[in-house]
Amino acid sequence: MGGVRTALYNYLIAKKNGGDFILRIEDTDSHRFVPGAEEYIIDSLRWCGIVPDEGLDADGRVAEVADEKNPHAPYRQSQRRGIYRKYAEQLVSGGYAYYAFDTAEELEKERAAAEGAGQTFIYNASTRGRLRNSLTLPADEVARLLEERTDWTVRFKMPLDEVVEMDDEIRGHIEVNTSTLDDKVLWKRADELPTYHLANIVDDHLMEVSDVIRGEEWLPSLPLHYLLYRAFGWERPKFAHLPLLLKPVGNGKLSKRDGDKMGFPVFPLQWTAPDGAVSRGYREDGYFPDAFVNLLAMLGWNPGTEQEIFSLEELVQAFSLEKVGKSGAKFNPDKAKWFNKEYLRMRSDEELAALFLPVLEAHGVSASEAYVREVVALIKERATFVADFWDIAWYLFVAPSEYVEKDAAKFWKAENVAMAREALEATASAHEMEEYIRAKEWPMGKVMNCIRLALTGSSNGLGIADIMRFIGREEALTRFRRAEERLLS
RNA sequence: GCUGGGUUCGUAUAACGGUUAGUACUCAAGAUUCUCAAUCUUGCAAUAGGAGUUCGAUUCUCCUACCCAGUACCA
Repeated sequence: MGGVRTALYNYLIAKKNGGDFILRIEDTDSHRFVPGAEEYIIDSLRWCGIVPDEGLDADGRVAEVADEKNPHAPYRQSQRRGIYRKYAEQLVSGGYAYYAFDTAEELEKERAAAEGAGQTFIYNASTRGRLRNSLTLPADEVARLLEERTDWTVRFKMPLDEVVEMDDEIRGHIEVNTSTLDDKVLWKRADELPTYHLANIVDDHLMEVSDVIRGEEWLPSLPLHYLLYRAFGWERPKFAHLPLLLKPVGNGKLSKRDGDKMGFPVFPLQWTAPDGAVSRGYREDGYFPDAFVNLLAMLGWNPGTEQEIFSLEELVQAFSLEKVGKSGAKFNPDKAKWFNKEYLRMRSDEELAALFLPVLEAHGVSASEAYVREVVALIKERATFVADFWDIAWYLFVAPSEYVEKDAAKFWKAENVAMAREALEATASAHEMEEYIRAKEWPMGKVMNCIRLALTGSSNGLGIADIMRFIGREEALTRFRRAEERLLS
């Protein structure tokens, strides 16, 4: 959900400003490759109607070859491997970065030692002078190590005691002293891949990205990114850091476990993890994509008016970063359902009937499209999801086979049954029947509920007139007689 | 711990120094009805705490508290 919302906000800003929304796959961590994840992202965006202007080829796959539509291909960072090394080296020769030869074990030892002393190890100006890198080692040894070893990295040389002044489109002015920051790894010799920080800045520059809108978890990295743009001498894009999506109860950010626990989806589409674990999706739960997009848009943003229902096109018009909040938004599953309910009401009877038809088939029921359309017209205001239709109106398609005991005990009494039978048999329509009951001054509630019990198996549900309009007088009589056989024996 | 960010009804949010602090969801009550929904009406419910600036602070400043994020050769 969080990822889709971020994509959505990016899309909206791009469209609002007449720009392009670029999809780029940031897969620079070779150890965290998840099969199917990339296809899942593309499918999810497509379902939401968030179509990238750039980054996908004609087949809807991540573009690998440059053409008119995708001038910056490839869009997978793992396939851009060759690009990054020279930029890393450019930083080294400019004095903005250096080669580091510390092994993972050595760094681990440093961290353990610092922790033992009640401190945190930080790789920056305070420690780099005594560590193994191209700033402390003689040039010839550096050259030798670069040649011999395959586990060195390029680290950013974080300036000492400098205040970086930044501007965030959502949070405004932010200042950070560089002495609190560390010398981040920018490039790894081991797999010849950059880390996020380098790849992101290089690609954003190469792809002419003007607006970076991402999650708040990136805010602590913003000073580094500012410094990288400065070191390269590149114009930097505008930055906006979105508030996080929080779990409905308690503290912390929304995780897939919250959804499982509280019974709502956290994924747009159903997702099967490599270990086989299945996470439910909004699509599979019966949400309409436009409802999903709408509810996501309202999580952290408001239009400044009291309008709550927005199509994607309306969002493009109304959206702005100034109206995005600064604090994390707790997700409210009830409100999510409300959105879907509103969207269900806006759907045409034809469309809803088409969605309901397969459900009926699954229940072994066949009905005409016209009949189903009328049923849907009657019941759609009572439903939140298409899946609710069957529970609401199944008895318009099949006769009840059992009766709710509690309701039968309350309404299936001899005197009620006698009145109900007479009313049913003596009249030709529900309207006539109602007048008949009224004329006789019988208790309307008792008689009607008695009939409803026979027609639906319970005393809850649609109005008798509506039910009889659909199933017809003959079927009503049949059901009533069957109830008499079963309940009075 | 350190650094950064955040804090208005239970939840999402409005009010960009002056309002009886509004709206939506949820919940409750009433109306309606043959029941249940739906619908309509009403109601419950908030500026984290403390200083300061000001004629006046939800709004500006500072302190405290709490929450979140980051603190990886992950993104």
